[in-house]
Amino acid sequence: MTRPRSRRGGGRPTIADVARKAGVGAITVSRALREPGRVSEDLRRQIQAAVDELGYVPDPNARALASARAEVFGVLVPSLTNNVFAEVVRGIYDSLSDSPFRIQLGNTHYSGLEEERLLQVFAPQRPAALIVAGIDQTPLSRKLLETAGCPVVQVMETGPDPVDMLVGFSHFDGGRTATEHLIEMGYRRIGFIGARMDPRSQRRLAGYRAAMEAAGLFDPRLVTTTPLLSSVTLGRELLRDALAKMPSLDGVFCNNDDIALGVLFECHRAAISVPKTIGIIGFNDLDMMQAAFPSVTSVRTHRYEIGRRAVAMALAEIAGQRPQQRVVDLGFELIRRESTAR
Amino acid sequence: MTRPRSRRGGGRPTIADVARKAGVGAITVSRALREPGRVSEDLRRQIQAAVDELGYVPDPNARALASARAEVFGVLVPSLTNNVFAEVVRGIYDSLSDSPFRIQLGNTHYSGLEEERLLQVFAPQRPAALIVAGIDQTPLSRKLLETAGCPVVQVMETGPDPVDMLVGFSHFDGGRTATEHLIEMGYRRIGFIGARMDPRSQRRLAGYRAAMEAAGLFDPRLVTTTPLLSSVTLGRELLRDALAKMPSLDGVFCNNDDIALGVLFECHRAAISVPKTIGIIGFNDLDMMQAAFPSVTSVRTHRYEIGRRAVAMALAEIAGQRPQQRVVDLGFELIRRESTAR
DNA sequence: CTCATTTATGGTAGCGCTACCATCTTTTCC
DNA sequence: GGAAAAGATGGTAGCGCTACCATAAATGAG
Repeated sequence: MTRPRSRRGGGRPTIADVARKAGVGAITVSRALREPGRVSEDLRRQIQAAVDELGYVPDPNARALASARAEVFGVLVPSLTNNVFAEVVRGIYDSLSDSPFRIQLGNTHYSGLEEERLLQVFAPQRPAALIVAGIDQTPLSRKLLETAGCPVVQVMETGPDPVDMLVGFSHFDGGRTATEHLIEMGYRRIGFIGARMDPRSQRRLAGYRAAMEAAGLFDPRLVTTTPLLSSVTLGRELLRDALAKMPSLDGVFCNNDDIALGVLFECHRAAISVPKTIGIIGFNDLDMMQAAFPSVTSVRTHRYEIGRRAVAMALAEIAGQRPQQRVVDLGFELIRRESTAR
Repeated sequence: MTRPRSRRGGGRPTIADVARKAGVGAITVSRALREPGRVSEDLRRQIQAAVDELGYVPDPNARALASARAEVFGVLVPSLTNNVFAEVVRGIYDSLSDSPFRIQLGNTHYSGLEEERLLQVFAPQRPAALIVAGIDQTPLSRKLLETAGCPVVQVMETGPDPVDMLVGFSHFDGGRTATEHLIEMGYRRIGFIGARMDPRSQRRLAGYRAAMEAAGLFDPRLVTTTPLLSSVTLGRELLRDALAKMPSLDGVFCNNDDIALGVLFECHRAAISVPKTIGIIGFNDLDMMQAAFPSVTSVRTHRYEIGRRAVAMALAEIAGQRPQQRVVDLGFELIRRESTAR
């Protein structure tokens, strides 16, 4: 009378359909798909044929419910448009494209509160791994990460106390290296220009300050920042501000390459010679720094590789390979170009 | 003896725990959370108290399995680093951040095959809606979209035959408008420079060609393209190629702003005066076009708004509001700047 | 005041899959 | 050659939730 079967499902084949067609039990189909080694050659072939014929695709929701573990990587980044994070995310996607894992991407908008909210959304899904940008989680976020019951990789930075694993580099050292390069090239009144001073920017600024103080060159009026989101246009404005405060400025460490490009354009417009009158160094080494005229010195960071490594580490841990390196410092590379070649 | 309860789950509270604590049936809790209007004020308060006290969060996997519909928007874009799509994606994320919907983002790498593969991964999840870039799906992709059983929004372009809904603008018209602007400003030997000629780029090229032919100016040697991925560096190289083929070039319609920036830098380096000797127009109007020196004319497109509209249309359809506008042309805007002001 | 209709709540039965345990077969070892 | 160990397969019982239907209570109609 009643038709209890297929009451709701849209008629897609289920594991039971495959089992019936292949003449085996449902659980054997499940195993053949997930642990082929545990099913005999014969049955495996039979099952594969049934799968192909029916066009069977496992329902990830049912899978997640039954196994209490979703095949999902949760990824939290502060921005989707910032090229730096986009590269990390691309590395993550590329590394996972051949795996059964999906990606759940969250945009925290540089907000700790938003990060907490997103973690509370992600955690109930029981993700296979979590990848988060930065090491400055709020206490609640940290607790959520610690109790998530899955591998956690913090990316973009190094730090003393990872939740679980860590892939990144030292922003402090990056800032110091950039500043030391300007000093070495003979610049003296070197400004720092930055927008949206997130924790990583703060550490680059600290590196700048350390280098300047070590050389006896630091002056707080050399530092120009704004809470606004970074952009090329903003770089132009900030250089104007910096010059207004300190007309004798002869070098600029830009917190990122967008700002650096804006600074370069403002120099063009004001007929300030680069690198003669002002030296410019950026951060991240986006493609355009090499193409710019004059080409712009920058600190190259390995964003794509950070994404790849984070995934590799998480996958290793999922596979049960525990005794690996838990903190990876990918470093950075000073790329010397025309904009600082005095 | 045996403890059948909580055999696997990590001890997180379930809807049954909330129901017990609130002294109601599980189904009433479910209703109170999803359709508060159908539960009496009293019970609703009681249930909310129990939810808060236990810290209950519904399991999205169980929900998806039971209701045969996941609260997920599937989003397919050709690139994660291209600023244009990043903006669309940002619009989508921002529009959905206050809704219960999650986002499943896929990167097709401009490949129709990869798009098919991703749709086959997405479809079994029974997403609440699908948003895909472009209108040039393969027959299989189109069939997958049509049979997905959820609202589908194609974005970035307009076209005659949407799968379901459409938000975008005419790339042909954009290309024609850009080219006509150059002609109007007195340029005659106007080149087209483009990388990675995806279908949208092809249509912009077609618009360029139409404008040039209408003015009796078209010459195939004016067109320079490459299958490589677009970048600023590539823009420089392509201008060199274009000038080698056609030294009398006096204007360039760049297929996008990255290329335009590279062309501008190459002009600087080769001491070619912009806009006097060569006029430059880009496409998309990224922030840096306004900041560049000279500032670069571009065709502004409304990427963020496209993302927002796509979500709004999908949500309206999910809410059952059918008789809406199914095709939305958001147009574009010519932004005249110094690089074409001869 | 009775009967039909609406509203509020609950019980039952799955959604499609996998963990756990049982069973049966094959291999290994003394 | 027989017992023990290892390997292959299947049955059962949920995972946590919601669709469906049933029931009880409140409301409206005649």
